[in-house]
Amino acid sequence: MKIASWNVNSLKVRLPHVLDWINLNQPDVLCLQETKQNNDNFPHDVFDQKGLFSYHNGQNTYNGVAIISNKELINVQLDIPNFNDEQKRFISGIYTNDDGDKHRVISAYIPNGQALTSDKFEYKINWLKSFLNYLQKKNDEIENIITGDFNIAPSELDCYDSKSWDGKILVSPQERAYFNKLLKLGFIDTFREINPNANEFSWWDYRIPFQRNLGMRIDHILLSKNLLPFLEKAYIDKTTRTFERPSDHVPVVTELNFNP
DNA sequence: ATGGCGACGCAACGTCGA
Repeated sequence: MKIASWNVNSLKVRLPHVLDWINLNQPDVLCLQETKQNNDNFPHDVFDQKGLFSYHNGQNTYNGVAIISNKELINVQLDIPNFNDEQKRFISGIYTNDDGDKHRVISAYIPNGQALTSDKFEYKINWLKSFLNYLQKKNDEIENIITGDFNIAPSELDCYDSKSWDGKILVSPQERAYFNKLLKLGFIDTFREINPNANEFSWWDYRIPFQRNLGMRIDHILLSKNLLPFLEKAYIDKTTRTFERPSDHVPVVTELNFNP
C-alpha cells in the first residue's frame, strides 16, 4: 500500500501536477491539503475518469483537505468529531486493502500559527489538543495512518537552520511537545523511522530559491505502531518542487507491505 | 540572510501562508 500526502497550495492551480504525479507514482491513497476550493468546485469527475474515488472537505480561499483513493472508503468523516471548527482541516476514511484489512486514513492540515504571540498560535494549540483528544478517545479496532501538513518540524534535523529559527513558529518547544505527544500515543514518524539521520525537507519558502535548499520537514505520515512491521519505505519526492509553478510543498510517501 | 514569492479575491493591493 503506497500512501502519499501533499500540500498542493490550491488544487485549482495544481491539478495538472497532481494528475501527472498520480500517473507516474500510482499511489493507492493520496491525501491533499490546502485545496482552497469549496466542495461544489472539487473536480470529482476528473478522478472518476481515472477510476479513483475522491473525498473532500473544503472551503473557498483557505484550507481544504481531500483523500484520493483507488478503493472506495467507508465511514468518511469530515472535521474532528466534537470539535467545533469553522476551518476545513480534517477528513478521514477507512481503506480496505486487498487482504480485507481495514485502516483509517486521515488527511490533516494543522494550523500554521503565524507567530507564538498570535491568536492563531492559540488556535493551533487548541486544534492540536482536539486532534490528540480525538485520537486518544477513539476506541475502535481500526489502526490509524495520519498524514498531512503538520506545520511542525519535529527535530533539529528537520530545519535548515535550527539556531536562527530557535523559538519561532514551526520549531517551538510547545509545538514539538504536541508532536511528541503523538509519538507517545503510539504513532511512528515513518520518514524518521526509515531515515534516522536524513536532513531532508518537504517545504521550501517561495521567497528563497529552491536550489539553496533552505527548507523544513513539516509534512508527515504517521502510523500506529502496530503497523510498524509492515513499514517498508518512507521518502520525500522533491521532484515536484522543480516543476513550473510548483506548490511550495512536495509529496511525502510511505509504503507498507502487508505480505512481507 | 525573515525577505526578495505566490494564491486569493477581485480588479488594486491587502491578507495570508510557513
